[in-house]
Amino acid sequence: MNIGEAAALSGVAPKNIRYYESIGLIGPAKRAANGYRAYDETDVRLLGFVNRARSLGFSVNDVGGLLSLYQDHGRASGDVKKLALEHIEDIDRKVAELQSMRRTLKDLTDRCHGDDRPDCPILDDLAAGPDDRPDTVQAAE
Amino acid sequence: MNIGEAAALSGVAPKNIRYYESIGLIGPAKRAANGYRAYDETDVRLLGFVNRARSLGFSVNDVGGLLSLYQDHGRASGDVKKLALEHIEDIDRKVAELQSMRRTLKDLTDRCHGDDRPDCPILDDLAAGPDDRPDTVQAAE
DNA sequence: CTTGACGTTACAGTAACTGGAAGGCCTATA
DNA sequence: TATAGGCCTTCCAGTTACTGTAACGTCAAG
Repeated sequence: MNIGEAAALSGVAPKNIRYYESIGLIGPAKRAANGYRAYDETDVRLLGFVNRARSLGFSVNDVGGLLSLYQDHGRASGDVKKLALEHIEDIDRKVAELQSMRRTLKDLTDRCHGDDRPDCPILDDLAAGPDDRPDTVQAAE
Repeated sequence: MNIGEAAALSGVAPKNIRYYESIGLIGPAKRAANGYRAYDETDVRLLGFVNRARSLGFSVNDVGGLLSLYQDHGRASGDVKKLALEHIEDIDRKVAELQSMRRTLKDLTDRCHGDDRPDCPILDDLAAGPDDRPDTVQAAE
């Protein structure tokens, strides 16, 4: 099958399939007589693997590691689990950071009346930094 | 003061100050006789503003918008609040996405014994997709 | 007078694509 | 048979927000 069909079946856009090939994440595709890339079900399965791993937030680099483990039938499941657990920790760090930003922004927007008047505690805080407003309620969680 | 001191006071690295200047986020700095960039307290305050906005996750583009509002004394606080609220929604979307990834990964790692044996439900799932394992428990929240 | 810290510019590289140009191939229809 | 369209090819540029490096100028201290 051509790249378009492989893309539709695997969920990876043609452009990205070529990109993954160009960076060596997946091997070079076989070619039909006309020079078009030719894929079979095995290739589609592999592309689907890449797609699912990427959508779980694994970096392209990580996916490379997962692919070698996937293709190595003697691999230890502990290696895979380790990668996945590290990735969970990454996610937890990102979530914590985002939630911290969110708390600050929520606090700021709650204190901003948000009408036509120019007074705006959001800008005031950004200009001065929270340290310059010691009267602010720093609610504990 | 030189760029190094302005950097230390504002929390923005010298390299990033030059970068922000190069993309026009901040205006070109005055120059001392020797060609060095020269900053005063007003500049430092502005850099600090940029720094705090960036650390709250506003894009450089957003910061540009906030800066114009900051420097426009007739602006409406509603404009600022709108930007901030949109940003909170962005954050909420990102957190939801990350938490969805985390749930899937946690489910996978819980089912992976993670020892020297090659069997690994993580790789199996990535290879086949969750749809091919209809016996999996899809816990409600 | 040299050393080291600091400053300057300019260019390349990062992650992971995305868009676009310019052209080749394939099939169907008028 | 001509042509229209849709898919395929390669290659290059742009995106975001920096970061690294090179090659150079300047300044203060010992």
